[in-house]
Amino acid sequence: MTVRTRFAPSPTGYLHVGGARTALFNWLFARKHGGTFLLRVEDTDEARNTDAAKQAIFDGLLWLGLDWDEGPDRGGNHGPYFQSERKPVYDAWFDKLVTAGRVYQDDGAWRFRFDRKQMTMQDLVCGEVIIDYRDESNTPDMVVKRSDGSYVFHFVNVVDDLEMEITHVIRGEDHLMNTPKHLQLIEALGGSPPQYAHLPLILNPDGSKMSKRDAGAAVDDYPRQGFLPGAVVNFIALLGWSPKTDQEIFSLEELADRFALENVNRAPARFDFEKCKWVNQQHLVALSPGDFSVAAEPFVRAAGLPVPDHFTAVAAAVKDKVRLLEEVPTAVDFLLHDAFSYDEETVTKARANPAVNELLETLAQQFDTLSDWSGDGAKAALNETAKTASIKPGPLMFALRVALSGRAHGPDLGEILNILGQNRSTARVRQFSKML
RNA sequence: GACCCGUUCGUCUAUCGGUUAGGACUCCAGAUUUUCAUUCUGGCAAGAAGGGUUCGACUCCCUUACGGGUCGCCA
Repeated sequence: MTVRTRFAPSPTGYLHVGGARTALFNWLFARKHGGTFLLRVEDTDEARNTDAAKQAIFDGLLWLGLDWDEGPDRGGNHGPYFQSERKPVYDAWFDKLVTAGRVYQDDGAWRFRFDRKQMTMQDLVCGEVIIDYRDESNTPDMVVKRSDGSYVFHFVNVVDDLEMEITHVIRGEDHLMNTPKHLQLIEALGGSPPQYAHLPLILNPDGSKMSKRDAGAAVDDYPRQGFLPGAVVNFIALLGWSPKTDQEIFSLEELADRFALENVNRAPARFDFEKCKWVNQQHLVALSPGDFSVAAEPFVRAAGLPVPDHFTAVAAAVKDKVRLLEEVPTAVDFLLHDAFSYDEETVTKARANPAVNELLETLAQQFDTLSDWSGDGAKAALNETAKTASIKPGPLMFALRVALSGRAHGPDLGEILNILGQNRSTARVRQFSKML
């Protein structure tokens, strides 16, 4: 049996991290077992569907790297993949229910008559779950076809899973109580049920339900802030699933390799944005300087900063220091143009030592005389200058950093000197000397 | 309210009947460093409560509490 999983979003809003994780687990499970992952759009609610939402979901999945084997823009033998285009299919299956005498009319709508018995299901995550359908007050017969002739979610969802030969339904825990309904429908339709796995939901840091406007909820916010798709996927995979090792940083391929539904937790997990950023940092560190540069460039351009030929070197100087790509522009602006600003507090701190202040012009002159400029050479000149004046090189180093960057922290001083070059470095030292 | 799922450091988790209950994020301290950061080392911090079962329970059972989910002609 070939594994076939699906992600079936309804295009009524943006892709939510919860939905993204559901899609991810379906994708991972399919990849792990050499199966097929398909995307089906449940657009039966015409009033709430929008093209923008549909596009946002596609874009979000693609950005995360969760490509589908069958579905919109990709085709397949089980289409169409938009429920709005499948009316004839549903009509045919609905007739089976009528023929079998399992539906009856009520106010113009058609209700499905449940078999009044105890329902037992084997959930791949929750284990055995028993729900008693003998109690009619708790489980009233459900509407499957509305009075306007359209079909409700439960019906189309089940029919499509049958038609598309879905073997494993991996979905949010909010569907757990729907499962016996689906099982009954499948039974009445004469189909064989897929295996189910219900994922616990993702909660806010305070334990409340995560909704659209909560931080971290919308997937399209992540690329804007400078998260790498691999990092987001890595982080949400660890929310409710454990690889059973101490390793925390994984590529999509590694995740697919290790994924197992048995290792999905039963308890809902809270979303920790701090850790999500840490994971992103780990992925940024793992990038090559070239790849990091390519990823960072759009953020620098968006900030209105110039992008020179040697931008890769500039980006590399801060690669291991940022957690989000959106931090890059402010981290490198002094390396890209002369119009950067000096941090007042830091300047005051740098001015504290008069002996150092007096040496700045001397240092500039030393820089002038260097015939073969390099960060190391410049540092050596600084050490010489300090030694001659009988002061420690440390404070002078700090003053130099402030003169060059306007702030107290940043990349290695040698790297800064290399990137800035002799003329710019010397000019900044001189300018800073005059500021004092 | 009824029904279902759950409950290990603040958070994500490992351990699945016998462990000093392990790792990671955060936080704190120390080291390194030209300052900050990074990095490294160390530290703080947990089995919801009460009953069983057992030689022995975080691990199994029951009860309570708490959290989440579901009870639509939404999906």
